[in-house]
Amino acid sequence: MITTELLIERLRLSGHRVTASRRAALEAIAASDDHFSVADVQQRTPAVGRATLFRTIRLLVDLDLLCRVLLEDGSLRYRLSRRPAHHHHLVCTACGDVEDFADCDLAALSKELTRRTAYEIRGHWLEMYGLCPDCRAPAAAK
Amino acid sequence: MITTELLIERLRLSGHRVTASRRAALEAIAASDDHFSVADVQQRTPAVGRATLFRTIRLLVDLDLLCRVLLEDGSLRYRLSRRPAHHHHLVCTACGDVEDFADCDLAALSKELTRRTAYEIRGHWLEMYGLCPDCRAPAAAK
DNA sequence: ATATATGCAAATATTTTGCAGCAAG
DNA sequence: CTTGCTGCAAAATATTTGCATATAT
Repeated sequence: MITTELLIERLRLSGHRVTASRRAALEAIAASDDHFSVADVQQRTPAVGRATLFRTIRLLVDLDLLCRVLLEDGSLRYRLSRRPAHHHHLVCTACGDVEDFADCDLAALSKELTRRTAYEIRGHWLEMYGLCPDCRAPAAAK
Repeated sequence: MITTELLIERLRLSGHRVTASRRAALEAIAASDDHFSVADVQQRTPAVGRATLFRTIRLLVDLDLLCRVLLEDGSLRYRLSRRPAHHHHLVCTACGDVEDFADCDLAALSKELTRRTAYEIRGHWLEMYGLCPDCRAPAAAK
C-alpha cells in the first residue's frame, strides 16, 4: 500500500513544494485503485483547479510517481507507480484491475527485427489484457 | 503499394457507398506515408467536412482498412493496413517510418503470467521503437 | 425511390496558457 | 522575501451530434 505521506515525501525530496492542492490530488490518487483519468481525480477534488490537476499529474509522471496505462481501446490512464523501473501492465478488461510485470522477454524478437529491418531498437510499449481470477468465474458461468 | 482504387473497391464490397468525400479521404490517405492523424488528412482535404473525416476514418478502422499506431509518447495515429491480420509496428522515432511485423512471441510470457496471476489472457498491445537504417547513420555520426 | 452520407453549426470534451495573487520554504 | 504554485478565465484543440440537404445505388 502506497500512502499519501510517502508520495509527499518523494515530492519534497525532488525539490518540489508541498501544497494543499498537491496534497489533495495525491490523497485522491492514493485512494483510487487501478487506473484513473485526470477527470477521475478532478471529481474527487472539486476544490482544486483543473489546470492545476493537469500540471500536477504531468509532474507526477515526470517524477515517475505515476505511470501511464494504455487501455485496450487505445486510451491512456494513469496509475500509481508500484515499481521503480521499466515494467508493463496486465489489465483486466472487465473490472480494470492491474497487475504489474517486468519480465518482458523481447530480446529474441528485438534481435530478429534488427536482423530483418536493420533498425536499431530502443524501446517498446507492451500491455497485456485479460480477465482477472474474479472476473473469469462469472464470465465462464454464462 | 496500396492504391486508392483498391481501397474504394473494398469499401464498395463491404456494402458502403463510394462518395466524393470518401474518395478524397482515401486519396489523401493512400498518398500519405507512415502514420497520420485525422488533422493530417483534414489538411489535405480542405473541402471535406471535419465530421465526415472523423466518421470516415472510424469506418475505415472498423473495416480494418486502417490500423492504429501507438507512438512512444502514447498518442495514437492511423496507418493504411498492409497486413490483414494481427500485427504490430516498429516505428522509427526520428522519421516516423513504420515496419509491420506479426511474429510476436508472447506465448511464453503469457503462460508465465497466467501461472503467476491466474488471469486469462486475451490480448495485448505491442509496439516497438527505434531508429531506421537511414536515421541511424546521422545519429551515429554526431 | 430511398437509405445512406454529407456539410454545417453547435455542443461537448480535453488540455494549455497567461496572469495576478498566494504561500511554501 | 523570493520563487514556485495556484485558481481563474480564456484560448486552443479534439471530437461528437442533430438536422436539413444531397446523392449513390
